[in-house]
Amino acid sequence: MVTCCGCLSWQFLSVAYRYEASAETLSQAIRAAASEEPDADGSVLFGHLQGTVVGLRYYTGVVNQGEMVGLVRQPQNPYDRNAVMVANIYGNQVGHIKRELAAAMAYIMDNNLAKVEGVVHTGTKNKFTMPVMLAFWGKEENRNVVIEHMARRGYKVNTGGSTTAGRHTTRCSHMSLFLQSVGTPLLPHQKQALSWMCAQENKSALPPFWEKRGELYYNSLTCFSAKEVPDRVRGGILADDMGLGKTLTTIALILTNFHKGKPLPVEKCVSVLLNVYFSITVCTVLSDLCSTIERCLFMSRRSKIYAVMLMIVHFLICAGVDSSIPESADDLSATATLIISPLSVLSNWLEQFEQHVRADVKLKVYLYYGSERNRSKTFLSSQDVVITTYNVLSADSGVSEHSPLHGINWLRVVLDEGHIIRNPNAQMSKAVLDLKAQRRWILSGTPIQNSVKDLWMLLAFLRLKPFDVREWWNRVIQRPVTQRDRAGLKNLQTLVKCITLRRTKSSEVNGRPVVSLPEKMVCVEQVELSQSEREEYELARNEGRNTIGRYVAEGTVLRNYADVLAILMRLRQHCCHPDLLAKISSDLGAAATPAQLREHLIEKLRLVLASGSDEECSVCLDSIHLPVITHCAHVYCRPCIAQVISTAQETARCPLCRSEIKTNELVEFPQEEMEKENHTNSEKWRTSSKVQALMGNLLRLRCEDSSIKCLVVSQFTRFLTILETPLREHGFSFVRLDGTMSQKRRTQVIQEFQSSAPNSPVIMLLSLKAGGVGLNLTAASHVFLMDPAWNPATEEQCIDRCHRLGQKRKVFVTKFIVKDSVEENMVKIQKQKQDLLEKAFGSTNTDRKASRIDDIKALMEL
DNA sequence: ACCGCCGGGTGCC
DNA sequence: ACCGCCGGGTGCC
Repeated sequence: MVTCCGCLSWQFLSVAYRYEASAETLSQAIRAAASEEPDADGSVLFGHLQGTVVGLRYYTGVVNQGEMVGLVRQPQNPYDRNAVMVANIYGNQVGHIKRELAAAMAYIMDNNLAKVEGVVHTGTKNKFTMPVMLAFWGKEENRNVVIEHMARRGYKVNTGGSTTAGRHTTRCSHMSLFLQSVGTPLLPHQKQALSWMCAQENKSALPPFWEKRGELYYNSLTCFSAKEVPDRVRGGILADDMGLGKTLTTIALILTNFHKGKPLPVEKCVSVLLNVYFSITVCTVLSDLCSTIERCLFMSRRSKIYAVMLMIVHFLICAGVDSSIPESADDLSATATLIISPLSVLSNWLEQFEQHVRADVKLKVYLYYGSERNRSKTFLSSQDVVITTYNVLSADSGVSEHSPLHGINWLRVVLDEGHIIRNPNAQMSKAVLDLKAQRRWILSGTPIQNSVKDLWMLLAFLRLKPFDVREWWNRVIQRPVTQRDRAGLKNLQTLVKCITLRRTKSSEVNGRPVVSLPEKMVCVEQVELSQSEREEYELARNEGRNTIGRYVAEGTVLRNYADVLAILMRLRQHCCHPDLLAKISSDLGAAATPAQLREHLIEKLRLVLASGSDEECSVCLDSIHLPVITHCAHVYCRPCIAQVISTAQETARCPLCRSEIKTNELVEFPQEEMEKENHTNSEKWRTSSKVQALMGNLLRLRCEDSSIKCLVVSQFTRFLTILETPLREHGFSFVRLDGTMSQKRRTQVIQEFQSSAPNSPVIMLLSLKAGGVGLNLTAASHVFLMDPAWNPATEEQCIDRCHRLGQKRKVFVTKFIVKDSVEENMVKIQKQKQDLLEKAFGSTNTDRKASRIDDIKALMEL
């Protein structure tokens, strides 16, 4: 049996045992455990039972007083198929649960009736057996089954009030924050982040909740102790807000913190100059130096001083490095940094390397992407930086036994937008966990998207012992937090603080804002419809009002809510341009045949998805993933509604309208439908009031200053198409960016638009949802939002694409709103929709889930 | 294990 | 004695 680590996880033992595996790795074991470990949410404590661990003399695993132990079923054990193995936190086997007790527990464990957890309070020095306090946790409905089952076999589960047996209080007194070793907060925020990152990589302090006690290292949360130093977490989470320069800071990190705190060796002439500048360093006031570095880093890229300054930066940082790091801990053979990023921001990395690394600094950056990518391990590991995407990584790891990226010992692995890997079962996440690296980083503006659960994957990636193993995470953090245990929240907070740096746009460093963005002016421009437009609008509105009125009278608003959205959609289109209105193929009335019904449902699904409402699934409250529509015309994520149906006792009911639902009646959007969005409108082009309002603004701006660039944003791509005609007519040079474009084309378009060349485009037609976060459109200083979005956050995100770091001008945002129209009411209707949802839910799940997330976010200053 | 249990040796006091 | 008792060997699952 071969392992890559000195210590085995107990999952590893169990996995290896069960499958007789020959070369399981620790991460594979963790992966297996992750997919098997049920969520700790909502578990209740049934009670305690004193048990016995036997066979101590056969194993090396030792336990401390009060230490948590893991209990693992070993159904393939040749001596007893009921065997329950006991292991300590490092996965070293301690012994077995006594046969008779194991026989009683096996049934409960195998049928998931309860999770059994052990803590050893006494007898840790015993030679042959030791007592273990077992705690039974599970769903309320299984409480009696479990207690009765144990009782039948002569084991009385103590359900009494005294819970001291299974719990223990947490000591955090010796927790020292790691930030203390890095000094100069005089520096601007990126420098601060760089210092922090270097410190995280070089530090010798113990991971959170570990302390040294005499000769041993002790974890105060799990009461585990070990002779060996626990692995340091060399890395962390840089959770700065978008636009604060996570990319740039990471590039600076790569350049400045190579081995032993020295910078990346880039050029010979640099090291010759080093000695000269060292003497300057010593006698220069730190703050002066820092501002010099600042200037060099961000402005003057002409001077050779830049590279030297990087050396000096490292010198400053090295001052904070603890000299007690054992030399052997550094694996000097690892030299390359691997950056994994979503495809949409790949180009941004390349640009930033181009822009922020001096041209005569020879940094070897390789883009590992495309079918022609160089898969040679020798080649890849000789690079300074390799950039790739999550998809390429996971494709590589799936297809070939010898994924090149997995065969390299990386100096550093950086996950850009790291929250992407929050699902531990996803191929991508698994591929990321399998990477070998000395240091690990996660860059993410939003490390917690939905719940504390999201954090586990990140901690597992960082290999934060012992929380990279799901059981310890669940027992010590997740369950206490979901059950609103104060100590649990405090532990989580401490944990996150130790490995995360987070600043928002409004954060301050030494009393000065982190970023000084130019001012932003937002104004609403009311648009009056022309008389004929108004007539058409009123006609559609009355029709819609009748329909909705009927639903209200019948009490079927929820049942028909796809129709309601469709009506609002049509009104919104009226407000923009009459030609936006798509011909509705049929009235959505009664359907005679199943085929017809299916057609109608697909039509409704199309309307809901096209309504730009960023529809959220009422089950997971997230945006809809793999949309399906029920026969009662409500849209959910397929996995969410499938779960609702499978967990229903008898007949499953729609969470929104309580109609009966069945799995085989869920309708998906047919693939071929996606393609046929090409309504080529051969009719003659005509204008609209909103078009006129926009053109008026654009023409005025061009007169004032022809260098001004504008973003013109709409949710309707066909509206963008309509706008192309008058733009061309008036001789504006423009580009267009929408969701249908290939990545290559997008990059090209953004580059063109960002260019300051005299004949570069001055207008970008942008579809609201295109690109997602991370787009940099700072060349624009004016934003025209042609139509209001359901979700104001989407609008904000869009505005932030130009109101962000690098913006030199004051930003003007104009929102066009048609007077006396649905647009004015959209925000209100959005709120009502939310109220309806809450009523349908009886305001239980929704409320609790939402407030819980808020709690955590507030506590963690997220 | 300073136990329990097993199985062989042994057999009044 | 087809028993009781003694004392040695032995010991997770």
